[in-house]
Amino acid sequence: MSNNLNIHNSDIPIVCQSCEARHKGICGALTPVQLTELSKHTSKTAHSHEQILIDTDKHQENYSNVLSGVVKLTKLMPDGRQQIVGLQFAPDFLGRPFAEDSNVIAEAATNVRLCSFPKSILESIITQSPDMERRLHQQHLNELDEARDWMLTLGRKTAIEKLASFLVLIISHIDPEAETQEILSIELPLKRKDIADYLGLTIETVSRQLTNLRKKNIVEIGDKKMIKIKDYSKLQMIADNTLG
Amino acid sequence: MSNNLNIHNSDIPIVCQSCEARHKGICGALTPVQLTELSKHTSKTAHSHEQILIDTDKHQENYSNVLSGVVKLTKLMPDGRQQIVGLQFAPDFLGRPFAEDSNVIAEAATNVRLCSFPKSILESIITQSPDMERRLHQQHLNELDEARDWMLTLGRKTAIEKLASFLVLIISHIDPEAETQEILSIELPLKRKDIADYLGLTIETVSRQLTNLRKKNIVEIGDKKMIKIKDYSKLQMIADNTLG
DNA sequence: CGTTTTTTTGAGCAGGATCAAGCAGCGTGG
DNA sequence: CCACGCTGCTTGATCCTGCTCAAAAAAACG
Repeated sequence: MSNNLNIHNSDIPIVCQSCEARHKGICGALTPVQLTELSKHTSKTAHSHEQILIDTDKHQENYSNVLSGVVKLTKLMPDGRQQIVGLQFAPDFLGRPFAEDSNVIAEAATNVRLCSFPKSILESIITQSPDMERRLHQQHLNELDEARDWMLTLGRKTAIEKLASFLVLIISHIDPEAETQEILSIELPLKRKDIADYLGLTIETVSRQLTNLRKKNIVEIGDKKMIKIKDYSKLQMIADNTLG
Repeated sequence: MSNNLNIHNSDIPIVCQSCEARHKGICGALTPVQLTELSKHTSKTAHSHEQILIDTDKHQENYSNVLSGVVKLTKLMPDGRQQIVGLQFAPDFLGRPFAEDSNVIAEAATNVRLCSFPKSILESIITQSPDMERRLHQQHLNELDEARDWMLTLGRKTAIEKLASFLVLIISHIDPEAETQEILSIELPLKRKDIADYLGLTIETVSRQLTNLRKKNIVEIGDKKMIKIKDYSKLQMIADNTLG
């Protein structure tokens, strides 16, 4: 499985050397030769806050890896109701293989940097390297697991449980060893409207439940987006209803 | 791509000859030789209504294809709240590759017949035949799309929109060319409790909204599980809020 | 048939939505 | 420097959809 035997850093294209996708992302499946080939066709792009990255009707000729920032995947109803159906962090893969167009809109939730490449390149790599398809397949299985976890949250949890679940999810992505820390501080990558659209709530309810958590002494709110978690285990207990 | 050139029915194992999985399911990726090899290790099993097929904590040593019936994938909260996160119909694949255990419970919603085989067999076939992994990957992408569609339903739709969405979904699985028929009759594969758990509602609300649709002259309810759809296009319009 | 399970219907309640006002931060221009 | 508008967030008052609790009706099953 490992491609790393007898490989020197000098074999890795410069543009890829500090990239997370090479380790945890799909590019980890590639040999230096394949990586070099791919890197000839990639372009790194920066996108500001709120910019649409993938639209549902437009034909998309690129796939991307998320290098930094957070991408939200949303669905719309004709009357404007909106639901966020997924969040993508570095080094997630962005795009819908084996389909002409996506049925979600991908939008930058924060400032975002992407590494994009033509669809055709990925498709030819996939035929050569089953490892690559394996990695993609596994990412999609993870996304499926996450989507189903979230369905439970959307369908069956109360407002405060939803908000706690959201905070736990964000913390687990931003700071993987959260458990160990007594007090941790995070910057929310989403504004209130986005949180509401992710949780199937209104802005007002999100705001109220946040003050609710503050009054319970579980969180402390700094500068709107800065949140200090004062009692992470209690937050988890609210999220999945395992209170004593 | 096609394995069907110069292949006679006599090359296909008898147990596979009438199986849907051989066409639309994952077995369609196999050559007759591979299919014969696989068929030596399969067993067809029947499961009655409400039987647990996969449990979350138990280690599962088999994968399966659904031959007939409907399987519900559910998630539980410690206090008993329950959410159905997916429905599997023939010839869907059942199981979670690349993981020790599943994080959903699979339960027979109706009587179900499965074609099961050891995990190891599938894994060895996958390494030989990239087509097989491709098929699996595509099914999982479909499930991901469906899960995300349903997240919009759970998070943002009203009770009557949810119920209409559910009926449309069931019809599309049971009767693919529903559009063409003036009036169609279907048998619901789920009881009220299951419908409620799929929609994030209570039994009572499901029941009330059903009578609501009946009063609107959109459906007619026969023998509890039998439903006659009198105005399919209106049902669709309610489901995705595209009413004039 | 009687018993149990499932579904429907009703009455009342409450969690979260809606509507509305106010506040805090922040960039812009005078 | 402050006045201004703009955007995003909070808080309050009221409303309504869907939940809870209760009971009856209808199926399912032996």
